Amino acid sequence: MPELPEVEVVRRGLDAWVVGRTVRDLEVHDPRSVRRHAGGPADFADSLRGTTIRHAVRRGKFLWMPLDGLPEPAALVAHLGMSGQLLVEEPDAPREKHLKVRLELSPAAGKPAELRFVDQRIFGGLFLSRLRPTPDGGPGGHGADLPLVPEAAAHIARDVLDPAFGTDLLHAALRRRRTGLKRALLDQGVVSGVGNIYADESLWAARLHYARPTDTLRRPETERVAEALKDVMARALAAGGTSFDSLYVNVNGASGYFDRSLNAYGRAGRECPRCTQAGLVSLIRRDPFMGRSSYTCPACQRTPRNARY
DNA sequence: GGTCCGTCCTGTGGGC
DNA sequence: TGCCCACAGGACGGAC
Repeated sequence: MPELPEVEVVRRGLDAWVVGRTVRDLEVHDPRSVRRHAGGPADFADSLRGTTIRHAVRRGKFLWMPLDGLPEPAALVAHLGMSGQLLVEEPDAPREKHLKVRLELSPAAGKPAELRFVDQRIFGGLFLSRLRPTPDGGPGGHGADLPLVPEAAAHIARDVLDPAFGTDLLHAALRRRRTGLKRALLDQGVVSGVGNIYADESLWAARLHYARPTDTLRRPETERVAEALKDVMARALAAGGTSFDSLYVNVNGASGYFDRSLNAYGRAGRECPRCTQAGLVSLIRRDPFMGRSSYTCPACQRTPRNARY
């Protein structure tokens, strides 16, 4: 499932393979994958045809490619959702079962001629969005030093790999909220790029329970969360991301291997590695949470008083 | 205005 | 073998 490290791996692939190239033609195979484009599939195709991709930028889980050739500053925005993939391939490569959009790119030596958007569960999508200046004049996202952000992603907070992210920013954002800690971490307006997997892993590393009320957090506890988020994301990025199945791959179709390093997520019934190291026995438990699951160690992530779920 | 829930989707795996 | 159901979960609209 693409969270920040997986999206960053894809961004780097786009940077290497499609930046500088012109969209010669495109086909939308499933209009649901461009449903966030206000003008519909035909307008999406007409607008994109003939534009040139200038950069590959990411903030949190949002990816965008600023374009030349449009009447106003705009970008092709991509969100991978649960199962979206952006793949660079030759035109004669077999069409994927869930191929949704196909972009034919101008030729470039040694580079495949197509960029494909493949998405099994259709939670992701592509759309065009106007670019607007960032409120602080700083870079809109990672990958290009441009003070611009798509209107559709303007509400997204700075992400965990942003140099400005740290204890100060996170503590202020968490203390403003009156909710549970994991709910807040999953809110892309608090901090972006965190999904279910890395929320659980970071909370395990920080030894905090997901239902801890955010407005009772002490600064050293927030610091543990901030450091855990940065550490987990950096290690996952170095491993090429987390791939449980074929739903997440990089632009060349390769999987990441961070799933081998997970301590809590998906490990229900197995021993907590930290407790085991301390000579104790505690089994990771799975709780239903927000229509999904949370994985915690009941011994080193104690349920707080006044838990907020 | 802040918080929270339902909905969108398809494939997989378990139970019967 | 075949059917049904639970589960996976990011983002957004709408209810409260």
